Parts: sequence; structure tokens; C-alpha cells
Amino acid sequence: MIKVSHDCKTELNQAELRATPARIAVMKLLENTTTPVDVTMIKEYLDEKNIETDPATVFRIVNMFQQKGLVKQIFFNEGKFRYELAGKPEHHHLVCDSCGQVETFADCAIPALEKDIKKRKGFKVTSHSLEFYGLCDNCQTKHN
Amino acid sequence: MIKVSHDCKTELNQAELRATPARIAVMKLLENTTTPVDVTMIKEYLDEKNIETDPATVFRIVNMFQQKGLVKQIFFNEGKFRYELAGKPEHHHLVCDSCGQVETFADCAIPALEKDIKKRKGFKVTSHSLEFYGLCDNCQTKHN
DNA sequence: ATGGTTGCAAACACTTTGCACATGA
DNA sequence: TCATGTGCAAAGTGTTTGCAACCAT
Repeated sequence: MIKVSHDCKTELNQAELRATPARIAVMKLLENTTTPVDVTMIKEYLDEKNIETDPATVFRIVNMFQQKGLVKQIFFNEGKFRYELAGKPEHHHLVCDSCGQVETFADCAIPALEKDIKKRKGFKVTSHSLEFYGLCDNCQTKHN
Repeated sequence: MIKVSHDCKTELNQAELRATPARIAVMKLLENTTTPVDVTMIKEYLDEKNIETDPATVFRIVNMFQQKGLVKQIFFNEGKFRYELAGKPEHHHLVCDSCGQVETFADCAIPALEKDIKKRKGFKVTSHSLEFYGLCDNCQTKHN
């Protein structure tokens, strides 16, 4: 029983959030994009869809989504946050320093590391961030 | 031949930077601290040492240091950058969500992962960031 | 002496907040 | 209806920049 297309409205209501046009559109964007997006990108998307908003509202939306556990904040050393849908299978990002393209990479050895950290440091890991920076396949051939 | 205490002045000159009081002090702070520091913390340290500066100068100093490869920018999901001396052995940070204390953790499996990434994605990793968030030993007993 | 550095003030980018108005349930 | 959301404007951070004065080399 595969649910191909989410019903954003219901999804929002389940999170105890009212389904406003802006929120529905942000949900849709997040569901259809593979790269984490920042507030400016979201705003541009809303503009395209002729949904009037201002940045403050977009910030409020993503913050609320985050609080409800719908999205995850990501940081790429750009001085601003990006957001992606939470609940995706564990994965990390490969950020190209040259073209900015973002690939994803699953399957890493972190869970084992976390156990090790607990054992050796007594520190209980609840989350982590792991991003890789470098050159994507394309940019390697272009530039060197 | 172990060099116990660095000569910050020489070190700066080697990096083609003039050894000003502020820069020397920042070098010293970085050498004597185990936790990555942000600009505000640096500024406070300089105040204590009665070295007049303003934040713009501190930003210029850390940016210049970074450009010269003397320091590394670190991000802890706080909305601002921290800095630590570059050239330390590879390690990662354990950031306590409760008290903010930062421990370090060496020896992780990333280098092997990077090879895997190159093989599977063609992406050439030049750097990565890996931080863990959770509860330090102390805060686990205090809060739960 | 002179070019790298700094202080100050102003500008920027990103993000948050207060309040009156609008709207989804 | 009425609590929840939004628009607008203003303010709060963190960071960068232009320019004249300053100081390390």
C-alpha cells in the first residue's frame, strides 16, 4: 500500500496546524525537492505560485514545522539555515564547492560511532550533522 | 625537540601577517582553549586583556587567519561561527544540548567513508564537518 | 616610509518579534 | 466564533565594508 502523493492538508492537520495556502505550498515544495532549501528559495517558490507572503511568515512556517518535527534544519557553512523534510532515511550531503550542487549519501557508519561515544565518553548522542564538501564529478573535470 | 610554547609573533610573520597586539592575543587564546570560540568570546577575552578592539576587527582577524589556513571555521547550529586552531589532529565535537559544554572525540571512520564516496559517487571530498549533539555525562544524571 | 591594520560608522543578510487584521476549523 | 496565522514594520544578531588614521616592518 504505497502512498504516492501525500495529502498535505491532512498531514498539516495531523500536526495540529491549520492548512493555509502558504503552509500547503511549503509542504509540497519540501516533498518534491531533493536538495535542502533555504527561506529565500521557499519565498521564490511561493512567488512563482502567486502565493503572497513575506519572509517573516516563511520563517514562522519553517520554525513551526521544525517544532512539530516535520522538517530538519541543515547547515552548509553558508551562514544561513536550510530545511528538509524530516523522517527521511538517514543520509548525508555532498556539497560541491564549485557549483553548489548537493548530492545525498546514505549508509554511513555513524550509529556504531555513537555507541562508541557513549561507552568512551558517557555522552549520549541524540543527533548529529555530517556534511561533506569538495568537488562533484562534473566540476572535477571542468576545473582541473 | 618539543616546542612547548609557540612564539605567536614569529608564527604570524610566517603567515605573512603583521604581529599586532590583537592578533597575538587571538593566537594565544586559540592555543590555550580546547573549545572552539566565537567572535564574542574572543572580544571578551581581548577586553579582559585590556586590548582595545571592535568586533569588526575581530572578524577581520579570524577571516584573515582562516584565509592563511591558521584556523578552521566550525558551526554548532547556533547561527554563528566558531573558530579553532587548524592543524590539530582530526577530531569532532560532542555538544551538550543542556549545558553547552563541548568535548572532543577523535578517531572516526570518515576517511574510509570518503574513499567510498569517491568510488560510488565520483565526488571528491576535500573537507567535512561532523558534530554530535546530545547530553553530556553530567546533564544526563541531572535531568532525567 | 609605506603598505598592511585598525576604529568607527554604516550597511548587509538572516532571523525574530509585536501588534492589528484576516482566516481556517 | 475565535484561536491560530499572517502582513507589515521594526528591531535584533552576526557579519562585512569604506575610509581615514595608525602602526609594524
